[in-house]
Amino acid sequence: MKSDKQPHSDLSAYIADDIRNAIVSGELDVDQRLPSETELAEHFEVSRPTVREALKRLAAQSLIRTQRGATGGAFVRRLRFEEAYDAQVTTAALLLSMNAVSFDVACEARFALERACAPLSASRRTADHLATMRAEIHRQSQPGLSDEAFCASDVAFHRALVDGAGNPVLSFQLAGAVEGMQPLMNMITFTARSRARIVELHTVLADAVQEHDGHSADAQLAVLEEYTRGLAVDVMEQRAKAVLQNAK
Amino acid sequence: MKSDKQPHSDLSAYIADDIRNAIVSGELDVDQRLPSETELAEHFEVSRPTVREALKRLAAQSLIRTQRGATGGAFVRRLRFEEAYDAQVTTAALLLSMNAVSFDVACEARFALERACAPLSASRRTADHLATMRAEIHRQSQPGLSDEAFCASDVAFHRALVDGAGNPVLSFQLAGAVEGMQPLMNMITFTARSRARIVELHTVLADAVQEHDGHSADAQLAVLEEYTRGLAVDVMEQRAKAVLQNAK
DNA sequence: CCTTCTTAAATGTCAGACATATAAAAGTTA
DNA sequence: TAACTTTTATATGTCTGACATTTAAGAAGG
Repeated sequence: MKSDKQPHSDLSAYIADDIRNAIVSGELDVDQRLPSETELAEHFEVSRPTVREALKRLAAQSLIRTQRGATGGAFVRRLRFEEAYDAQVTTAALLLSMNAVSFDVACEARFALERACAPLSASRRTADHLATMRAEIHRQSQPGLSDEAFCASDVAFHRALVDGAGNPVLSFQLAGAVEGMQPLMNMITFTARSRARIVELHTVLADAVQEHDGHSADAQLAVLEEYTRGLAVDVMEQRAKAVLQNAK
Repeated sequence: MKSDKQPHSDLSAYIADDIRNAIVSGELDVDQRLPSETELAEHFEVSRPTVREALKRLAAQSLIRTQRGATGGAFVRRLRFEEAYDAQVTTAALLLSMNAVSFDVACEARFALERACAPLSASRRTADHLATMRAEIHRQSQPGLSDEAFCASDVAFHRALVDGAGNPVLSFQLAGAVEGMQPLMNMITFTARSRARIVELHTVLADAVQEHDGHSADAQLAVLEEYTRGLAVDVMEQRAKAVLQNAK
């Protein structure tokens, strides 16, 4: 942490950057306590509110946690995979919704990455992962399910598949690709026939994973990708028709 | 944006959550202006500094930007892929460094994901991507290169490969897996012989991409993964030996 | 020795003020 | 009228000082 001269605007951003660098570079260890707000204010020659704004920035990135009381203060926080999941999913969803990413592009990325996990998952999945997949398949075949609930179950199914690889780094990366895409998937309306088809594909996929057949699992995902894209195309066409109808 | 009752601590976190939900749910559109700090303070029945802390949290997550002056204020920000890259890389690097992830696990995830991109890149890469890969290979064969510079070039090479797939979602996801792993890669010391081997593998990989041979590219990445893991094992053994030596 | 009270240190919150940037409105001049 | 200048209003950026609240550690008392 050093206090160089800087442009006299957005002091809190500058200070946050400075402390962030110290954390990322390892200059500050996990659970290490930062100086108190008053001390930081003196060090950076700013007021306490400005320091606080900087600290809130870091807190928003899960880089620090704060504790009140006598021995309190701001501490470098150990970033855990579970917490990073959420941020990952939110970021991915926002990226997709704010950047006019086509369904095809998102779908391609998602299935490409998921297929990378499939062989690993097929060889390492526990009984637990398989049970989760079966349970979600069962849920998906229930008749009264809303489209959103069907999508959520779909995500849970695929997440179990990914988690089956037993690699937390993979699971983390895939969180964005699979769960972040859910809002896009929610635009699809699933007919009884398409649901039946998806359940069928999921079942074959689960069978492949059960038999530790990575190659087959990969192939099934390819089929599922194609089918999903087809569904999206249908939705788009129907929507285009509706627009034409309204224009008359 | 609604102001329910909440536990009377960390007001700024609560307010930030509230506004974040409004943005993520699409209730607030891109480039839409938020109420002024004073208005938000009145709405949430808190003071302006508290509102500001909340806004700084959102700014740290690139959800808003602020503008000074008469028509200024806080505006919902369009999250772009390029900006999300950085956060992704930082997060991934922190996750790896703070969670005792083994080199093997990180390496497996990275190459699994990269291999998912290889076929797409082989079929779609532009001349530009290929030229970047060749240029980085050339740099890697320069004798005076430091280990860090060699690693950086390695990352640039692989990034060009990933970008060749022409899918921004894939590139974004891979940023974490490839670039976020750089600190781990930097721990490896590259001998002249291992550098020569890597350059050789990179060359064959580039050849495969040039010939639009996705299958061969995938296979080369598998070879590269195995070789990289071997290098890491060597480093670990040498380090273990050094520790033993010091213990005597 | 255990319990209770006090105290100090830290974050959380507030109020009011001033500084500064910026665009629009008002005024001025050729 | 048109172009330039000045004023003004509104917003964020920052500072000062204060009080509230939480918490652990020390002091006091049984």
